[in-house]
Amino acid sequence: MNEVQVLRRAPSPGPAMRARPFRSAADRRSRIDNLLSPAEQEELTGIATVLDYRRPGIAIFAEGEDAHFLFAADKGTVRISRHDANGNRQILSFLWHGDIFGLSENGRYINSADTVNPAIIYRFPLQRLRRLLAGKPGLQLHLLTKAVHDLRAAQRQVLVLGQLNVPQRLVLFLHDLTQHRDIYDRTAGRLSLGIGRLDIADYLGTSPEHVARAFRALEQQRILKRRGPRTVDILRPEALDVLTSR
Amino acid sequence: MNEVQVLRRAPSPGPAMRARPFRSAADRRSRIDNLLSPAEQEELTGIATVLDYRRPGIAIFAEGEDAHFLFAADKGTVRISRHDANGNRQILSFLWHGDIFGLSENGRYINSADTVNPAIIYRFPLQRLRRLLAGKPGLQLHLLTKAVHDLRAAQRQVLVLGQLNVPQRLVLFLHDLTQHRDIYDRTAGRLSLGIGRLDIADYLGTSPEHVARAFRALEQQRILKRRGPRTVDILRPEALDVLTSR
DNA sequence: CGCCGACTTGACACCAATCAAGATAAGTGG
DNA sequence: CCACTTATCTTGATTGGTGTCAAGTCGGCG
Repeated sequence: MNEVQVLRRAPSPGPAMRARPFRSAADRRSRIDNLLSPAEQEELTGIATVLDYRRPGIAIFAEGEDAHFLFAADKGTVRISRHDANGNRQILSFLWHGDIFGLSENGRYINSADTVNPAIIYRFPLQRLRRLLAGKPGLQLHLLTKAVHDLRAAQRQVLVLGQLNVPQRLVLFLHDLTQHRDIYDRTAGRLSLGIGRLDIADYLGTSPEHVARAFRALEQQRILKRRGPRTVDILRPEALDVLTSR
Repeated sequence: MNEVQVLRRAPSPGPAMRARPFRSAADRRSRIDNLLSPAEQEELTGIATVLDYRRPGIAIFAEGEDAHFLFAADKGTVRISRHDANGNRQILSFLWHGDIFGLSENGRYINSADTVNPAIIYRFPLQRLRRLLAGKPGLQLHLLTKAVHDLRAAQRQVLVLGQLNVPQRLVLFLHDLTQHRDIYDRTAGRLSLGIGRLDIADYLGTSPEHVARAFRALEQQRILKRRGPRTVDILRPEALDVLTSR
């Protein structure tokens, strides 16, 4: 019934939180643990609430809503999306463990966020966050860095959608996924997408049918083998690197 | 011969500069004069160099170069672009009077910038800018605001490229252009593009031929009339608003 | 006035969107 | 745990939109 459950409210951080404070895989994304010192993380967890989203497709916040919180993904996958006038959905990014989200402009969320699969999310009240930030100008610079990083990523997606055809877009998407240790077992070559065809389609600016076709094409080229709709074995990882542009 | 000419170097700002310090049209873009108080602008012009780019297609900086400057467009049009592995160009944005650019990450420019037509550009040394910023934490927040704004714009472009067909993209592009008083005479309905078909194509993620077709389609719908390749009369401005999404 | 580059238009081939149907996987309740 | 139900995924067929090549026209600049 209750689709979101508050696991912990932590003015005095519990031991489980301190035990696993956003440790992340080494990759190029801007993670909260890259941006903050251990002491700063401690301070942040002190004002955090832990939310447990049990089911996929649950809204975390919607574009245009008053922004009162900043979020960080811990477990599961979150999608950031925007809708056009016709109601068509464009997924702007997927977020995993350690990624922070909830960007606002003029006090309102710019985009929508909801769960792709069951997820655990940390929530930070913006007001208390601002009080923390005021004292430390360094933290503000970190947020600027994060915004610049996201900007760069968004511009990369513009390049992808403007220049590449669907199979090429899928190759780049799979390449990005293999950078996440959580979902890609490099030695076995097994990639656990955890994302449905419709979500992939809305991210790549195409249809689920065409995503399926693109998967088949890559399978015929012996680049991967589909084990299930959400599980593939990457047979030739180097084939995913060829297009790796900026 | 000399394609770029330094007009003024202004440790002591000349009268011409104080006379016209980034006065801008009222629109939704993030302009330097919106971000700064008059006193702050005065301070900035003190460290600025004014550059005169006489011809179109001149590089201001290129992606990957060491970033030593921040820029602001004064006259003319600047394009921000990125190239993929095959050398295909995607234009990310066009900039006009008052727009600031030169975003860097890890000390290097993320994108390339060059002139679309003859332009006058203000250049600010980052090092001295940083010294100015250090004293005023408010200015840093302004830059964050600017980055967030650009991020939002880039994400909008993702939506456009992912969801709309070419005629729809052109409609949205023309709508954006009509927001600039410099190039759009609202009473006469005359729009002076100042941008070639190839640049429009690389911005909309299509070919010059298809841009021409889209213009013809809009003309057949009596939405506009082509007076020349770079000049159109908007006959039904409200028709450009219909698609105005976020 | 003449040249050259930019723009426009048409024709064609290809890629992608959509509709429809069948196969597979996942979730649900007995 | 199994059977049923439902959603998701895959594949094929068809249609429409877009990229590309080629040729002709227009406009700007010397």
